[in-house]
Amino acid sequence: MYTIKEVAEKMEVSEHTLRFWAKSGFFPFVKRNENNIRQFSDNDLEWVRIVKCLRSVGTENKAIKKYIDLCIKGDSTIPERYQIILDTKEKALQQMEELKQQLAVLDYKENFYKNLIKNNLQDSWNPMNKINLQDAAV
Amino acid sequence: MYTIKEVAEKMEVSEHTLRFWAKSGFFPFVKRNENNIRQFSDNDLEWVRIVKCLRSVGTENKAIKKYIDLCIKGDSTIPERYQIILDTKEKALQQMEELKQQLAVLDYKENFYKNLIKNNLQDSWNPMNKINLQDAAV
DNA sequence: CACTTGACTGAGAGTAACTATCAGGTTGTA
DNA sequence: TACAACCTGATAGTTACTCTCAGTCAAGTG
Repeated sequence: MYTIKEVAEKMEVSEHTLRFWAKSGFFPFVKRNENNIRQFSDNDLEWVRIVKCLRSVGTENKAIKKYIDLCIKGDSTIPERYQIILDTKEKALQQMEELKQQLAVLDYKENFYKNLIKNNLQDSWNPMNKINLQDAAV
Repeated sequence: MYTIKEVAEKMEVSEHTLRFWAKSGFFPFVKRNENNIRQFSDNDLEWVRIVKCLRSVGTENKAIKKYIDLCIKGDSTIPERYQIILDTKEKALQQMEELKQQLAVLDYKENFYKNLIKNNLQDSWNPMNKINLQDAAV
């Protein structure tokens, strides 16, 4: 059993966000002790894990709530939940592609600047060294 | 030369967002025609491209503005800009790692549900088929 | 010439998902 | 008795849009 602080550390989510998510109904099975303190079980951590996963792939909280509600509803919703996971995976793969593309842009820029710097150092004695430097290049 | 609409289509950024970015000072060199209509040059598209890139990697608009201002300032800021690109790349690579991890979670879930579905179908005649189904599994 | 289209402007409200701050309350331990 | 760690509710702030209204201007078409 874990306190909210321990969960925050373990799962790398702020306490604040965990409470926010709890309030949003994302952790319906977290028990409280006699002092009303949340006691996360290992199974509850799984819920945190999947919520964190869905969020980090950009799933809206509304949609997460729907998924959570399907989980609560029980086994009859398994095919639907399976489909959500597949769709989410698809989305994540697209994000991967997008990220790769943007990394290519950054690689290009890196080289661009690298060359500018190299030429500038080599030719700094040369009044013509500005010849390759576009003015106001991004 | 491109109108804002053409840029929006070409770069897959909404017109609204382009105007928002323009207002934020991200495209300082876009010319206007005699009717005050923005005319994006190919070089301006480069600015759109880098802004889009930085944004999609989570760079804040404030930080983007700083980068843009460095560009405007001219060649003396090249090393600083180079460093920003390197840092941004680092950030993007971290995001890549995070995404990979979350994809692993999703893969796990996919298999989890796949098995549930398979077993459920196979054993649906069997009153014991619930034995492997945790109640309220995420 | 009216009309539509596409561009522009500014102001202002709405949105998501936190994030932070305040204020106040309980409990267990040093 | 002070403190740390948990709780609550309310409220405000943040970011980066996103949307809506309201009004202007210029070019092209029937």
